[in-house]
Amino acid sequence: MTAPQESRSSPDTRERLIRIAAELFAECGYHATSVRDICKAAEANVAAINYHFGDKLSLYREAFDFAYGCETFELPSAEAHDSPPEARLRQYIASHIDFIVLHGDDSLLGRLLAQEFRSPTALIPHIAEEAIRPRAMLLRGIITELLGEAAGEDLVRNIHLSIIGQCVFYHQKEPFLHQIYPKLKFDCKFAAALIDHITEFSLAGIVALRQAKAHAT
Amino acid sequence: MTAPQESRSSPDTRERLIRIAAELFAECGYHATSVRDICKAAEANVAAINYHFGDKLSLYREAFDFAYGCETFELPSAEAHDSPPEARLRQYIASHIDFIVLHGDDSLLGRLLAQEFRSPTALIPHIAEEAIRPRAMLLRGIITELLGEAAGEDLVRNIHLSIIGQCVFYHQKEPFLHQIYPKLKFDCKFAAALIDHITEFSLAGIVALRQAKAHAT
DNA sequence: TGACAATTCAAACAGCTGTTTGATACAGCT
DNA sequence: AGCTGTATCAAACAGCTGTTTGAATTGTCA
Repeated sequence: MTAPQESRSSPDTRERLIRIAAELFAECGYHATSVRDICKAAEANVAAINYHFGDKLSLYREAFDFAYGCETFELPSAEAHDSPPEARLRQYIASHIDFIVLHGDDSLLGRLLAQEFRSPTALIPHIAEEAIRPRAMLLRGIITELLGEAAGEDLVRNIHLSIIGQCVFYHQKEPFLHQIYPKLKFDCKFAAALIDHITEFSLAGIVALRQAKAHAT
Repeated sequence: MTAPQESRSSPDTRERLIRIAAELFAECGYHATSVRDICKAAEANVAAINYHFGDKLSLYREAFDFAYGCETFELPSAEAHDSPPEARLRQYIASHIDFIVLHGDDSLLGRLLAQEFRSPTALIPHIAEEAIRPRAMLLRGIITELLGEAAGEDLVRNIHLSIIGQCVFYHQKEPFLHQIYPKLKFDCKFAAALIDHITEFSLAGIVALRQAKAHAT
């Protein structure tokens, strides 16, 4: 009747619940996924979630950590650390767009993040700290390098958000994007073109703002 | 027992329901707002919504149209029609950002759109057609003008989405933005700086991509 | 084998959701 | 006055939500 110790519980049910919950949460979001849906899909009893995890939110946390552990939102690898900042910006944008486009199988975490982005849950601080901040700091570093002398807190932040804004916009493919551009197909070809576009567009913006600041001083 | 004719119903309750529903939907979203919440706030009976509107969704549609009728998401005015495209781009961006920042009293429609953006309802096609497409076409026109000879379907669309992406990102202030930049204050000063930034950043991107295309051919 | 703990299960819980019902009150009209 | 259609009301509806219960089952170890 007491709670099971972390690692010593049922070999099947607990893990099955986590995997399937992650999939359903990614598909429909936290609120729209009921514990009954999860349990039915996992062929488990309705009480299983409360027994193994305490409550629904704890299962959600566990499912998110599971997805995060599987994919790690591949940051641009260390081997590229000494390439020029332009190339690293491109890699950063590519990792973002690839992440969005590849949602056939693997981007479990990406879909979870997108759901969280739309309607945040109590898990937001946990997620932001673990999955978002490291990426934010990386991008800010690249921007700072590209700005050189012109780098200042406000300018770096504004550019950071301009680039992020362009990328995450495509997370919300469904609602408006497909209404305005119904023909858009999110395949690899489009992803490649999009990476090129956002990189060139943003680099031009950075160069222009760096020069504007240089002339101002 | 039959449905009341459109314009001949109770002078008070029906309109009160619409106004208060619009406010609550804008505050909490469609799904998170219950008919009981609305009726309690409007000091009406639970059955009032179904009596006056048929169902919850019809009330939502009515509330949206009410908000849309009040504000009309002020498109850059006609008097600016012959100003240079750079200035009109700036005005377009300004109308977007102002719209987001001014959410103390008046941006009822803005908050409704933001909610719809996060978790879309069955009303999405209605909203997209009525409130979004006209703006999209306006911005596309400006971009086409700025690109001149270089304008092509894909390029116009990519730039369109780059600009929109930068603007709507700030719609979702709450979730991640405040986690990464907790100190950000959305006041008029910030809005002015943001309008400058997005305009310059985007104009630089447009110029660069226009030249790139010109050199390619 | 017996005992004990971990797990599963059907059933029920309390609370919420949007909606319907049938009675009641209240106008305006003949 | 009586009639008629409109509007409001408390109550109940069926269905969903996350969670709890207590009994039944299983696996493990002495």
